[in-house]
Amino acid sequence: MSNHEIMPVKILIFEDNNNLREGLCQLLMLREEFQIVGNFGEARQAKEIVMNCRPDVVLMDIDMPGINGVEAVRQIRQFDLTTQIIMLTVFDDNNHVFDALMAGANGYLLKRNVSDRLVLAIQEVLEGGAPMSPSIARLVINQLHVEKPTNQYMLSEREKEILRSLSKGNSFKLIAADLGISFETVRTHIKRIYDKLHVHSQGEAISKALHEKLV
Amino acid sequence: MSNHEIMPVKILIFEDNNNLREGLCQLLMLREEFQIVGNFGEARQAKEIVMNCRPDVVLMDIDMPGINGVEAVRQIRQFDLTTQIIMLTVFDDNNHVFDALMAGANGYLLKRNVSDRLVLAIQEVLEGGAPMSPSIARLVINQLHVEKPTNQYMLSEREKEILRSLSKGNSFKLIAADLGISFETVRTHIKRIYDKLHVHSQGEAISKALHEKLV
DNA sequence: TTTCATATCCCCCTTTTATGGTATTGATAG
DNA sequence: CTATCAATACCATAAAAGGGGGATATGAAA
Repeated sequence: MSNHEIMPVKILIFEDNNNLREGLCQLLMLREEFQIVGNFGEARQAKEIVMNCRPDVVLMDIDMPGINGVEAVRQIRQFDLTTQIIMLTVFDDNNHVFDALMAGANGYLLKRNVSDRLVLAIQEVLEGGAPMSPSIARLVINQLHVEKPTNQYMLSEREKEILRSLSKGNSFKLIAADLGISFETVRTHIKRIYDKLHVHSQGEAISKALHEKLV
Repeated sequence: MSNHEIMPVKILIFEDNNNLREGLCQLLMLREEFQIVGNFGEARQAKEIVMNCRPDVVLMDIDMPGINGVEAVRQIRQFDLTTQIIMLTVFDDNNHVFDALMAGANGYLLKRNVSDRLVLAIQEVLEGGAPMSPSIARLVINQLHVEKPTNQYMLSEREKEILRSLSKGNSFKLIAADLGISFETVRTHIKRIYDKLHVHSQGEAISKALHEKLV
């Protein structure tokens, strides 16, 4: 970034707390590479404002009167996929984080971390990173800790193989051909699988297999 | 952390590059609150070493001769869920990151960020955070983004409702009863759904619905 | 107005699944 | 050696699902 004088980073702020908003402006204006192109106490016109200002980075509070920050992100993302959006919030609970990230936010900073990390975070989103307060990152990672295939139903390897094939949508006939065994054998396995899963139809079995990641 | 003299943070290092390993030790020993309880050039005995050293934080290189860092994490996690593990790596591709995080790593630092961020990262994992290089965080978030139900097959609302019910394992009969419509109507809807999804059986439909999150 | 998409219902016939059996083999645990 | 289990295979019957029709009603769009 050697040319910040001629191409400053344009920043747009939505934050309903006047003191914090002012503070953010002060903090960012200390940096000559940043240019604040707007600051607003509510997000009602977020879409239009972003269209007019064409910011590089949006700082978006989550909890605002009128429409909240997550909804604002959603609206912005309907027409703009490139502007980087960093959420600023006091919430570190699950729902707010995921709502925001799924709406299309690129970063998620807790307000208590703003003073240390905001400038760094802005640089990071511009480089394609996703700055997050570490406690937020932990939440996100926990979400990823997908349950490994449990075998609580004591399916044999062969049974799991058949359930896996069934769950791909294969018919008994096809499963038999795939595995090189007879149609009747497939049926016998299927019967035992249904017994073990406590189900009585293909649909229930597939649903259970996919939802509980049995295969 | 006012009592670091009496309770130093015990750190264990696995890193096959001798220079980097030495560098890490030097860097961390500058801090009196850190105590390096071991440093190893390979992870073959990782399990036993961790059991003996009882570290607070493990720094684990991914690419090592013998067993790699991800496998080492897996082994450690078999008996120890509380020790914080930070991966150190040059890789920022998808598979390595997810493999490591799913194996149970708590943080993921790129080696090019080590000098800036290692000390901070160690503090962060101890506080329950998940320090990640921002580009890693972006990868993780992108993984989360894929959740939106697509309607590329142009299913009507009623059709989606029926597919949703079918995907729970319900029979045609039950679906009809649930929705208060006739069995034949359910069949008509199902036929159209199969047409639109280009499938020919319940199994394929459910598989497609659940995998592509159509419902 | 006519067309189109959607939702509803019915019939006939075929194919696939579901449920209940029985039976043989090979491996393994006691 | 025997009991058990997993995997294999078959039969009969019943239930469910699939594929082809056709039909009516409604509201929105062309």
